[in-house]
Amino acid sequence: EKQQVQPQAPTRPPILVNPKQYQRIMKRREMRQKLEAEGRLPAERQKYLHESRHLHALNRKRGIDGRFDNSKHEIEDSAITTTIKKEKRARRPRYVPQ
Amino acid sequence: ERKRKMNRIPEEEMKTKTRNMSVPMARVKKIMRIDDDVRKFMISSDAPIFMAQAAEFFIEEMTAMGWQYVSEARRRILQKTDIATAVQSNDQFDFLIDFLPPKNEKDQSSTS
Amino acid sequence: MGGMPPRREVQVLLDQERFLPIANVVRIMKTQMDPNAKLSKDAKECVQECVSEFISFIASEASDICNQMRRKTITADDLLTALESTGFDNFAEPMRIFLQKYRQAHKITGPIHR
DNA sequence: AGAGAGTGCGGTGATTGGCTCAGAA
DNA sequence: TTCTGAGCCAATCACCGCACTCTCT
Repeated sequence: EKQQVQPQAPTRPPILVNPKQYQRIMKRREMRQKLEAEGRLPAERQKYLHESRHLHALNRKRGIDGRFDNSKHEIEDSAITTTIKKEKRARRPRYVPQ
Repeated sequence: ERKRKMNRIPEEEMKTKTRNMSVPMARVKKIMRIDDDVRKFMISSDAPIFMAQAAEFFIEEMTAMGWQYVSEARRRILQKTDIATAVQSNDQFDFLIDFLPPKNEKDQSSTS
Repeated sequence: MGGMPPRREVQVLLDQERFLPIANVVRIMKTQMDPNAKLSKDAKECVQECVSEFISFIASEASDICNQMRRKTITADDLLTALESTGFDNFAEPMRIFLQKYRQAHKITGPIHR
């Protein structure tokens, strides 16, 4: 009733799969191997998707707690004000398990 | 259950379903067209909508099945192992065989 | 200066081409969980990859159905048939209702713009 | 005629990392 | 107990949806 599928790693025993899916599984495997042979499949995941968004995240204003800043934009005033702001933002009450 | 969920959707919402889809149809279509066999055909305009909805159901199904193991173990974090266990427990997910680590639970009894 | 720049590796698939946006996937996943529960990065990415294979898997089956019917366009009905023939019977029923409602909403009245 | 691929144009939500402690181990 | 790793915040910009033209049957 169930169909045997050879696993991709040849050292493991065959696996029994849903017979309704067997043919499609093999065809998809074939397709993926073809893609891999063409070098179209990346080996690993990217650290981030877009360079511009990565840089944007790095340049954004952050609170002391590491979050992206909540306050409106602050003027760059060098003379009169030291950093009065940037106090630790009140954390939202976290879920406390019983 | 899911059937009921579909019947509850008002017709007015169905007209605007396109923009209300929880996954972008353009992306769904792109993914479909990665497969060369699929690329040989044209894709009708209702196919991506259909597929986007099916994909949403699929995500819900996988997650719900994985969640029960989290719930039973009284954990708070859904992990990959929970998804893997769920996938192994239902032969609908057999097609994912190459995408999950072979979860070695006890012995795999073999029958021909 | 010469010839064209030897083909860049612009032919390799980027993650944003082969996967659905992770935030969308996570949003859907959280609907099936306790609101206070958490989600490991591994689980997110795993489901993200699995749903992409699901899409390709069903689409591939549908393309075969289409080929047998000597038709040139993959329709939602082909996808529905593909769901049934690959054992997703529980998906097929609600999806048929979805399709019916969608088509009915688009036939009776003209486009509703906003 | 009708249906889908291709293109371009706004409008917008997904992407994104440092700090903290929830919680897996 | 130890100490890894997930949630939290929201501004930019890549991409989604839509309108349009062109091709094909």
